Amino acid sequence: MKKKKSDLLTEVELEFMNELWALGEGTVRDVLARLPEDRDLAYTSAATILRILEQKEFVTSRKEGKSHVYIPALARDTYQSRTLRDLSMKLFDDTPATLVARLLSDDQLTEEALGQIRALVDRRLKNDTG
Amino acid sequence: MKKKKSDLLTEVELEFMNELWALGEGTVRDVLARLPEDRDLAYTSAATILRILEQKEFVTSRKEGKSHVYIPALARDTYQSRTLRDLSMKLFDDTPATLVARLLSDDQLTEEALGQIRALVDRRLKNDTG
DNA sequence: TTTGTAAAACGAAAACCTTAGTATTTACTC
DNA sequence: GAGTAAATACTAAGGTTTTCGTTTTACAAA
Repeated sequence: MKKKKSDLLTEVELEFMNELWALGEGTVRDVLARLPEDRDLAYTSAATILRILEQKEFVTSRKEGKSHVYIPALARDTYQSRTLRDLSMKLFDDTPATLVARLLSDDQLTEEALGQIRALVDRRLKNDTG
Repeated sequence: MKKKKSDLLTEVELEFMNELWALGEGTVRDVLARLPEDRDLAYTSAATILRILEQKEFVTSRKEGKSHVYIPALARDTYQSRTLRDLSMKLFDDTPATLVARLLSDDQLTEEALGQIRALVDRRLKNDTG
């Protein structure tokens, strides 16, 4: 029996996965290059993080020349869904509508975002019914 | 200059805050009593967690008899919003609509939930325009 | 006032996360 | 094949989280 700790990425792991998702795939150096200016991280630290991600099976890798190229092992969409399900469970009584309610009640929500959300819901309803 | 680590609760801290939010307020023993059967946690562990929550200013406390009564220092709603904003930033390109899109695309979303969400969006739109 | 009991305070161990230094390996060049 | 530059592997330090044992404190009962 495998003991799954949580299936969720840590802070830094997520930071790195975001870059890999944007890149499609990349080496340690590729990822490092995408991090913000003020994010001073040693090359070896970045390499460690990617190695850990591989251990946890969030990425795979292939050898190319002398470097490893890291490839996300799960799609961003998939991870987004997983995260939302987890959050919904732990903070929204497992009721997605409550989550949306809170999102909509946020003052900082723009008109634009609100319009987009409405369009999404409409489209989803249309697809279901016909 | 204060160094704010993250403003977000850890796993266990959230577990405890959820019980305090449900209770309104409570002692170590009150919270402990609400945890699931199979959650074996020593009294002292629970006390430590609440002490930490107080240190981090997620709760306040008053003395009552020989015990402390702990009270949430922020509303659940507030924390929900904060969490969603954080998640939106870190995993949804700061675009709440993307978050909703992912939520709606979840196979496990029930018809009921979908209906509720639509109603919420409708209501929010009505309130804005009329 | 002494004593017993329940709670709080303190301290610390174990696990995990983040970061990075050092050592080793790899592969290209001459 | 030897040298070199770059990459990986190994290891560990320092911080945070989770957990709990031991000691101290406070109230209450005899």
